[in-house]
Amino acid sequence: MTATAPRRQPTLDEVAARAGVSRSAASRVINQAPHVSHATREAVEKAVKEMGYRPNRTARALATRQTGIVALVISHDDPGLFADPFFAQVIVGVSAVLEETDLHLALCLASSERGRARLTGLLHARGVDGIMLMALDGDDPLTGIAEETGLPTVHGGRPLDSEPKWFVDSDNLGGARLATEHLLGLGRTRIVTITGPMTARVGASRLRGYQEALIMAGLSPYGTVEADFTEAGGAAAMTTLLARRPDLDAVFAASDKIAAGAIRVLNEAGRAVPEDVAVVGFDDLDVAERTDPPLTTVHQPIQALGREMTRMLLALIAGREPTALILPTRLVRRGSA
Amino acid sequence: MTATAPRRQPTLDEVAARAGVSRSAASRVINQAPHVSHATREAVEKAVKEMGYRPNRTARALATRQTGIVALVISHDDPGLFADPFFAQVIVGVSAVLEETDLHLALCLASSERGRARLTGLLHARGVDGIMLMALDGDDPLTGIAEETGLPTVHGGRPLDSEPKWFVDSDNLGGARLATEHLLGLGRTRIVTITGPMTARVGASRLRGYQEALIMAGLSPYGTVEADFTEAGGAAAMTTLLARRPDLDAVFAASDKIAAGAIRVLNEAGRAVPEDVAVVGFDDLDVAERTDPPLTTVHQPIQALGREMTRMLLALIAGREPTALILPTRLVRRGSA
DNA sequence: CCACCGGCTGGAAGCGCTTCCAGGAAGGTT
DNA sequence: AACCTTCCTGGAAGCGCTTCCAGCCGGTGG
Repeated sequence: MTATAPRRQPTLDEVAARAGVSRSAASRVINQAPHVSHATREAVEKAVKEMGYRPNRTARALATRQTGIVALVISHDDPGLFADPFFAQVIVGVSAVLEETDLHLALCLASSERGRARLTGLLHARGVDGIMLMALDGDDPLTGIAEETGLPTVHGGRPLDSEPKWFVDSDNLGGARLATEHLLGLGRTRIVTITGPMTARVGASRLRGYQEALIMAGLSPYGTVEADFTEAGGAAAMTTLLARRPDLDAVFAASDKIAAGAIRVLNEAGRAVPEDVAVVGFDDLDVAERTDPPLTTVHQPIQALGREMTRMLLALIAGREPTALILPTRLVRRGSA
Repeated sequence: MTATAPRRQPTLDEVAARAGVSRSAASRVINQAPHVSHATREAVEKAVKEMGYRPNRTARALATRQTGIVALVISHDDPGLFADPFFAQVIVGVSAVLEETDLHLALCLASSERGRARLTGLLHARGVDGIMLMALDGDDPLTGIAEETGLPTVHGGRPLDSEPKWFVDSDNLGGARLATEHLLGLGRTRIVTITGPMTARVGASRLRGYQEALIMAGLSPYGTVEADFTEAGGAAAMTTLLARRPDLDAVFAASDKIAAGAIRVLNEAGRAVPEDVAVVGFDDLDVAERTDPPLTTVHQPIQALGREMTRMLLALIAGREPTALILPTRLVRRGSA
């Protein structure tokens, strides 16, 4: 422990005094504002360096009405859901962009009512400059809360029933079509699907892509069962489908986890994957490489989603008018189809 | 769009005016401070409700010198590392505790030098009230940076060479011992280990636990190879060990991912798990349930780690003196040992 | 030589809140 | 009745920064 420890952070006044100029002059130097003579600049910069001055974030925020913080709000009922690697990827993308700026990230997981109220407080109390919202359920109250604040807001994914002005979404429909077309290209005709929850847009879109591809090919859906986006859900749904359509020859699973569950059930039922039944998943998470056989799936650019959301928010904050974005998905071929 | 939109948030002055009291009286009501008459309280509360008043966070922060934000700092070189489900679990734990308070979470992923500078700015500029630091590498510069700020700081895990005053850590040593003892209990005697990087305490502790258990049993380490905490690393290390000690009969892997890689290699080499070679992992992440056979592993209470770190930080901020914590680990038996 | 212009400057007024303090109004004690 | 508590009150001084503005300066063009 050196003796320098307990010293308070110097203030702008102190810096100005030391540099022998007024506080406003010092402020101008700090903020790279014009109308500063060379001599003044030098003096202030010297003082800043010597005193180890750092502008106090809070004071600046109060004066400028800008906090320098953006919120990433992840709304969900199940607190455990956040453990899904999907969000980690989003955050990596978000951070990568923020790292280039002076903004910081507030991460808000609002599940309980209590949490939601707390969040509302943060947003309304002008605690952040902008909001990135990932509202998973169709009718999430957070959508409205965010809107009320009047703060720049961008959505990751879209609500079920509305189209926000600013959003970034993956091309779920196109991806599902891609997957289904791939199965069709393999000569499969009895293609079933295990969908995600229909209460979320992502579930509905992926189902729709599947349906469209079949219709375009002159076929019709051979079996559809809804599941949640879990392995267990996928397994249960697969069991149902197998009972209902014993002769199915392909399945499009709306997520990798669902696919993993489905493959397990297929293996246990003695159906060879991909020979008897071809399987395609969606997301391209780590789990896709660990199924047996490895999963052919639709890759969704999750980090890019985070990055683009952040860029869009920055644009909004800067007063520009960005345009909503749909990110392309692509098929990744592995062993299961 | 209703016509009410562009209205500015009301200020405390306006509320006070409407309630017919002074600003200080209004402030007292808002903050539940004593010395407020019943009448005053009622009047202010009525005005607050009618005007939809929310105290401005920034202004309050400036006056109280408390931001209401705590930072979770995750230091790492590889930006992708954050995708590890470990951190998601920590965050879930942290959030769960914060949800009960009025604090918010700033998530700081500092990888690049640029990012580190930006973070230093946030911390020194009094942008947060406290720091939770997960410094993964032994000599992380962030440890020093955090210390300089003088802010309450708690560590998740411990640096390689120092013992911070306040930390929460898993009982890595005890867990490793547990795992090794389990293998010994199975009658295995030619037990090798695949360690994590020795630049991190967690790697060193788990190795030490393995060694201690063997020594206690009158045996000595049968083979030790270092790997990073990845599946590929585990696979490579297993290959090396198999070449060096063809007759090994058990492996203690310092993480589940390492174990997954090792099991894959063992399967490919025609060694039956657990008959020929028993395998125990560490962490108990999702992947442990998806290996073949499912992985016997040491459970580490990750969410609890997040929770306890947060509680500890809250205590520090409140001026109390908490005590460092080591969280127990326990063996989860599945198929691999 | 004078009016004028442009770049710098410091003073002062905020940003919206907390908190210290002196003072006033009741209520209780000898 | 005089005094002392006790409780509540509003005024005022901050918290540390930005930004508007009036004023000063030397220099240019007429």
